Amino acid sequence: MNQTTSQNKIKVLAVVGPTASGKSALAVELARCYDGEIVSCDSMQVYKTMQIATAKPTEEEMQGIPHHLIDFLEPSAQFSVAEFVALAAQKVEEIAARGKLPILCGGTGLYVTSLLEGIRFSDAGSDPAYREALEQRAQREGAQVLLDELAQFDPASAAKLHPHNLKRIIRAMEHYRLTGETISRQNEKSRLEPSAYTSLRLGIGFSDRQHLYDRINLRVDCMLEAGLLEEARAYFALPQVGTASAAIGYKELQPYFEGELSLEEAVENLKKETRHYAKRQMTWFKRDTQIHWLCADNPSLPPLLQQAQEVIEKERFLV
RNA sequence: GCCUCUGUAGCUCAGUUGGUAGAGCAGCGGACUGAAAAUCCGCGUGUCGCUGGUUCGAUUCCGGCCGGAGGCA
Repeated sequence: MNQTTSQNKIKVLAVVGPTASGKSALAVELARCYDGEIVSCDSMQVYKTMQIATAKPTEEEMQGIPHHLIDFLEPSAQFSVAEFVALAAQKVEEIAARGKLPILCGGTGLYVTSLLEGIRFSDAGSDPAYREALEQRAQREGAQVLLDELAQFDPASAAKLHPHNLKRIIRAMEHYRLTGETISRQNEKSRLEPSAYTSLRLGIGFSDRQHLYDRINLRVDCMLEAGLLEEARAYFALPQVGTASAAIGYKELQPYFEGELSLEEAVENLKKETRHYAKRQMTWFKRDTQIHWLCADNPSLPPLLQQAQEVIEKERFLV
């Protein structure tokens, strides 16, 4: 048995990596091998109806393995890391209580990391009206004015924020207004308690990034064949209000629907945005020194699974 | 065949009244704690088509050649 410190911790396997790297398929295979259930860590697959654009696994792809935190929210609903972590932590506990192995799978780095590191979010929530007001002020007076104001009560945060990064400036101000405490202080507090999990993190990587980009381009073409245009039209028929509107897949197609771009141009943009996204994901995961990197240059599943199994054995993760 | 325009970064192009060049996009690197598929920051050496000439010095001026576009026959 391990040391007393890790004795009560839940073992969690995590499969991370950029979009289109093959996380879902690997996670399902691992779940079959080790009697696991999958908890998705994806900020967009949470939404119902957005099937093709988010590359949500199909029934067939799930192969009977239970998947959690997929396909349960209306596209108009707001969502956030804090809500994700609360829900996911509960799922992980339930799965472990059932005697199964919880397997996290997803490309939303912030979600995965926050969950695994046990980040404690405050219960203050958000204040949309105040955000809106600050946004309008920024438009009139400039973001620098807001940053200067933030510096008066939270100089630590203000020093770290670029004047163009309005979103973060607003969040820092919002947090102070809601709680009377600076967000820098909250960020310190959020890390005081150790994680409840012992995790083994598997990252899917490529020796040559072009391999990944090729897969992304190909996958977008497949999405179009699978009916992405129809799905996008249906999405735009609804009012767009929530977090879902940030999803890559619909907004890039909009200029085509409005006659501003040819389909070909819009699709090129969609591929490009997806590649950019993948790059940001890699930047995020690269920083996590706990990740064991697997190589997916060979696109077939067995070699990837084998690498994963080797890591699991070598680390004696499940013994 | 002749005339005109054109050839500069991976792509689209700017520019240098002669002192070896810079934008956008792509690409690359980075940040990230309640919108994260979001948001934000940083990075520009390239035989200035090739080859002769003029010049202290040519990507810039002149000649020839090669490629591209258009026009006249």
